[in-house]
Amino acid sequence: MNKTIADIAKISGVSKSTVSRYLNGGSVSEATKRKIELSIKETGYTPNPFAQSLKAKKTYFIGTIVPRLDSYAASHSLIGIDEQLKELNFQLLISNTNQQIEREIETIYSLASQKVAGIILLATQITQVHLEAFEKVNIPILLVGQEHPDVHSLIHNDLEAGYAIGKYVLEKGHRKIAYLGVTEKDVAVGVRRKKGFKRAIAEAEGCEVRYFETGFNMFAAQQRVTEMLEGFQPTCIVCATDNIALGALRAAQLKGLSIPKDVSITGFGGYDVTEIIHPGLTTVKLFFKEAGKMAAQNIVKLVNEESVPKRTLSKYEIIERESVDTIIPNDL
Amino acid sequence: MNKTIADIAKISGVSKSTVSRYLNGGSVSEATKRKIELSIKETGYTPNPFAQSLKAKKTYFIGTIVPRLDSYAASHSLIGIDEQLKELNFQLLISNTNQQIEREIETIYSLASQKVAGIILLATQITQVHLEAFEKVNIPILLVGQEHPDVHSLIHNDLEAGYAIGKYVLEKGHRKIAYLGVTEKDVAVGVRRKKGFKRAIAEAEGCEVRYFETGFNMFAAQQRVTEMLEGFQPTCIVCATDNIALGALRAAQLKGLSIPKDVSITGFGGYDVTEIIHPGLTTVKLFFKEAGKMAAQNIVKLVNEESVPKRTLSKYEIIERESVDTIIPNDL
DNA sequence: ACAAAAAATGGAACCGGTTCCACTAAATGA
DNA sequence: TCATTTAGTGGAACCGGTTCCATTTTTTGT
Repeated sequence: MNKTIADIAKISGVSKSTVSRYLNGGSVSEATKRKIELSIKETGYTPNPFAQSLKAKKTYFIGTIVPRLDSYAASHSLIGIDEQLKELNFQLLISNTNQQIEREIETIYSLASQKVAGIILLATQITQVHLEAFEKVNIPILLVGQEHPDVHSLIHNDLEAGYAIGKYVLEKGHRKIAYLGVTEKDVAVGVRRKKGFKRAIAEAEGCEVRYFETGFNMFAAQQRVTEMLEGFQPTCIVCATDNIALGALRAAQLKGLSIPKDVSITGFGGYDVTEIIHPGLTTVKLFFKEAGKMAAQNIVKLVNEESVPKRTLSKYEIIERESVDTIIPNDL
Repeated sequence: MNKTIADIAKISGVSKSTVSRYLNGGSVSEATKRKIELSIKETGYTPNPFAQSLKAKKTYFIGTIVPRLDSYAASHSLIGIDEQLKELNFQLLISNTNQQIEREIETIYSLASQKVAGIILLATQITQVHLEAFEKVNIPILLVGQEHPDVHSLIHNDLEAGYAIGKYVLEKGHRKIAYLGVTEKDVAVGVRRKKGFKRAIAEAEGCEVRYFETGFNMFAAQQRVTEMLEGFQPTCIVCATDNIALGALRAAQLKGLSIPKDVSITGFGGYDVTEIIHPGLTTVKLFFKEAGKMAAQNIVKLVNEESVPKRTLSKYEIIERESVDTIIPNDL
């Protein structure tokens, strides 16, 4: 059924090595070139990639480990990675861990045994076990979304972005603010965004800011905000992700509050749905697809043993919509 | 660096064939088993999958072609496929075509040349060129979401689901209805859902139903509904997808209409965001993840040359939320 | 205790490519 | 024109597994 290089050789009346040379740009006379070209067209021959990889001892697979597939961040990062890898003639291999951190480790080893050329890890947290795995597999690794001094990484500028959204709500006159964050195990989202925000707050005066923690899930966030509103009525709720903001929005609306009149809400991420809901959500847009492209470029460079900065930063942008109101200070 | 089966053989003091037999469950004495086991543990040896596939002339890759990665339907189908394939010891290879239909064809050939064992196609439309490609590559193919008499397929029960949502809004008393559909090139969404809906309408009396067409994008839908509302004020808008419904919702809200008091809206899909928005969207839930699992089972059966029904149906369920009001007929 | 059957093992070929090396034919230079 | 490059080509080994076959070792039955 499927032709091999030997078949092509026989049909063209030359040797295997000549066909191989033709395929890989070695020196072949015009006449033989034409003969080989013809037989390849006729038979629809394509080289067996396993035989190629076996000999070459390298592959053009880049494994990407994602905690989940059904998130805006993951899918858009993947889109960017995929697009760029195609351009660089690499093939993306996606592995979903379903948010189970043990499966992240398993997957690293399993990708290694599949001989991927490099691994991109859309990370949530980096543990000692991760570092061990990185060490053992001895394959280029790129972290996306988290960073660690021992590993190459590409991160969103969470610190600055957190600072920016803090500045933004302060400028809008808010002084009584609730910050809805996540676990500090997640350094990027849980620590750095909050740290940036706090830095902005520290530069203002007379602020009453309370910090709350919730999960990444919007229903959990809705629940958390409902509870919170019992004891604390901020003029603004700053959320560490868009999903949390969506939950907060629903909690406030169900409580009969009008957004942004009664309470302002901001998100973090820039998911499409933040634009379509009513009111539109003011949020910090992160450029996941672009980050994915950069990640792909970096991992390929690492595979090719070119130099890559230990840490690459991806940009952000504040998108102003309707969910934040301007507060007129009392003393005016 | 990376050990081969020959290394293990040497370390254990046996031949390659014995090690291979140990690995694949041939007859090996207890004593040699232990020796080999030990050397494998020591070296951390894993067989080279390329050498294996080369000899075996088959792989454990299942290629899945998706039109886009950033859709609820695609990602949840993929989650199901991935989960089930892992269980069956197959590896998922995802290919994103970015909604370009030519790239679908290219991808079929490219997956074939990568020697995948089977292909799952999350299809939007099946053209003659598709059928040609299926024919040529000579690999088991499974269509998901669309069907064609020549190919195995797994579809959502769009016809019945369309009928069900039609019945549902009729029971709620609606008689002046707008149906927001998509191109008929998409047989499942564009034709079958509408057909089912029409069948329900045909069974009722005194209906004024108008049919509109839009794209899959929520912004396009928003635009379309805004225009529509100029000339037609239905009591209910039935949308062929949740995204369209989201667009309709926003269009109506921006027009100052209250949902569901002034106009009811239904969706199709059961995306998570339909639950979190306000008002919650009444919609037909499709079980993408479960469908994905079934798809994985079916393609593996096809790969193993077991028999599979030409057409498998996935289920649906109407989720009642707040976006549909009950109309009290005038003559009461 | 010995023949026959069963289990265990090693050697060699093979999967489908790539690459090194040797050799021939053509091109170049003096 | 003859020696010397250079381009073009085929043969054989190799990548790391699996499998067939022949041979040796062990087990079984009598």
